[in-house]
Amino acid sequence: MANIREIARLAGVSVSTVSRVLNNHPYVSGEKREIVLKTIQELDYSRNINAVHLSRGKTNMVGIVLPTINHPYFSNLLDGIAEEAMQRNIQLVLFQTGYKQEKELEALEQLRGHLIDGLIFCSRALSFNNLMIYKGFGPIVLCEDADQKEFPSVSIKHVEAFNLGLDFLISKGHERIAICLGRLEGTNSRKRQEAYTNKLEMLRQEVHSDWIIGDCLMFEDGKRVIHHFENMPNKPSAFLVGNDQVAAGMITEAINRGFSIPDDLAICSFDNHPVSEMMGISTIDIPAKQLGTSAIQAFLKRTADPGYAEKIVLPFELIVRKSV
Amino acid sequence: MANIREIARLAGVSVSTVSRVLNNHPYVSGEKREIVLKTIQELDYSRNINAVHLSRGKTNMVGIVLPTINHPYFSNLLDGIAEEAMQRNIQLVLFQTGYKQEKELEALEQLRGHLIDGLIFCSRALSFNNLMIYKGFGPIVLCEDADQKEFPSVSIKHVEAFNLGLDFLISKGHERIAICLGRLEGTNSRKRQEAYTNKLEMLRQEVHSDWIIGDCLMFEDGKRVIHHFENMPNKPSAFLVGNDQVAAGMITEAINRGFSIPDDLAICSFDNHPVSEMMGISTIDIPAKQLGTSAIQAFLKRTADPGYAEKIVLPFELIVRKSV
DNA sequence: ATAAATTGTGGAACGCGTTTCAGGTCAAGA
DNA sequence: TCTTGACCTGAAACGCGTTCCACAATTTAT
Repeated sequence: MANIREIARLAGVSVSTVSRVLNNHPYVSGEKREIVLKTIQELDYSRNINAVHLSRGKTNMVGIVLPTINHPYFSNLLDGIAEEAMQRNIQLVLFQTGYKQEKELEALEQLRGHLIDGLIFCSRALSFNNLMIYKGFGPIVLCEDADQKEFPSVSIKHVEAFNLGLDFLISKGHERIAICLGRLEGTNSRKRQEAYTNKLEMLRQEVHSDWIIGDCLMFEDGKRVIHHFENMPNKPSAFLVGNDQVAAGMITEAINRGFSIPDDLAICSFDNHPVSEMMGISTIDIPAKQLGTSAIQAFLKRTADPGYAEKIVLPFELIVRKSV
Repeated sequence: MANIREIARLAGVSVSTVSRVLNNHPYVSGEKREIVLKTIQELDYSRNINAVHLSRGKTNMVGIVLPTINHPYFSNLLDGIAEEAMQRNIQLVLFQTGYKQEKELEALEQLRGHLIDGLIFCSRALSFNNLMIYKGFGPIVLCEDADQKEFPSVSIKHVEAFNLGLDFLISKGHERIAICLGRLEGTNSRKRQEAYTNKLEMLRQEVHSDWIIGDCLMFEDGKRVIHHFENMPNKPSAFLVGNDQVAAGMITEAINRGFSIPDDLAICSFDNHPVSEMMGISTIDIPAKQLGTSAIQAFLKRTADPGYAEKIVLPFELIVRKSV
């Protein structure tokens, strides 16, 4: 396969002239431009993009770090990212890490090695200090509500949203409230647990450790929660659930086991996934796709201004349905 | 930021020696290896991955072409691809094309330009002839059941699966059957429409053109179908639906409008998404994640053997629930 | 003792495209 | 008429890492 030097040789021009034609630069005569284009076509020439990236020092590629694609929040977020990226001719390199820190570090190493121009962390297991090490290697955008001023971020106020859910359940007369979260380990998860503990204390309610359930990501996890619920000595009367899929699993299994929603068990969740409308679930609408769009915009702003570190916070909204 | 020449100069060795150390090659003395590693650490050196890709002539990156992420079949497929890729240290470059042919061509141009080592088409709008033009530029895997022997493919027999759905509805006494598809344009869609038309003719049933509904991808589309159904002069008694989300939307809206499932309207769909269990939908289980895994394996086989063009066909299974 | 193989190292070509700098010609402005 | 700017083109440096080939020393096998 031909390279630029061969094209130049056969067209009888210099490598610079060929490069000018390839890049639509001015100051190339019409005659020379045509003969170069003709030669390119005849040899079916296509330039090596690795060489272009190397010599330009930029790739127009952005890395996306997420734990899993197969989760409605992440697939919505990725959808927003991907659509905005397509509009801006940005290519996406996917890093599905499963929250493995060494995989997240690999993504950061790719940023350091100039394969990608920036990174968007949809969620992360790596510590903030680890991220700080890589701050100078290119724009890093965090899709999280964290107390930090080093990186631009896009998020909703998860703790406030969580409190809204708790307050809504309380306003409906529930005081014995359990929670289901995707994970118990992250900064945000710990904050939610704190918020939950604080609210129960306000209600003078005992905090039951078995009313804080982790590892709830999908529908099947929701079913498992109901098995757990059945065997609780002290049963809650309501659940605040991390996402609609889990809530739907819980409702499906609860009904199968003769419980009545919301009489025996009220359920409020997050996302406003279509399944929540299907199942009549009260939910807090999280604009994940719009978060994704904003993440790409934040990446571009940071690229233009390395000091840019705005925290973009999008609103959320409670949607009341039958499950509470 | 330092480059390999500077590392070599400061370590007092040649560029070759530094490269041997970076790549863990033999034939470097212990003494020289240590001084190179020390210099690398002192200067916080990291090599430019574009240069590595350029000089090696391979990137270990695979492009994934899909119309949208936010569709259960595609997100499941991508999940399978991503997990297998992570296992094999393959990086994924995402091309969310929205079925725009120019976007699909961009992905093929990236293959031709050596940015990626191969391409996996989850679905496509481009013609087969267009793909053939790019055949020699690297492995291309198709996630489709097409009559072709040029590219390896992974698929299920969609037309057989479709016929299974139709036969199931017929076995339950339905003859007035309508269909909902994601698209009406693709090769596979046309084959399904043909299969549908043939089956209705066997039943001596008239084919109503308004019983073939396209553009059904998500839950909202399903709701729209029910509006359409209400206004049909000749109503079908059953629907075979392209995916569970659409079916769920239909069921939700049908019940809201006072119809009874399956008495007034029987619904059978595809995928075996959790929502189908939630809603009690009879569905044909499509192993999308496994298709994804097989797609990466096919890519690797084709890389090793450019003549490899096996058609991998995975099984499907009817799961009977209440909606029929 | 000699030949062959292994070990160790460096120079420079190779992978390929962009950009800078220099030189020449022609046109426009002062 | 002279100066400056625009236009056109090419050589070579630059972006950066891998690999091949050559040479020398040491070890192993005959």
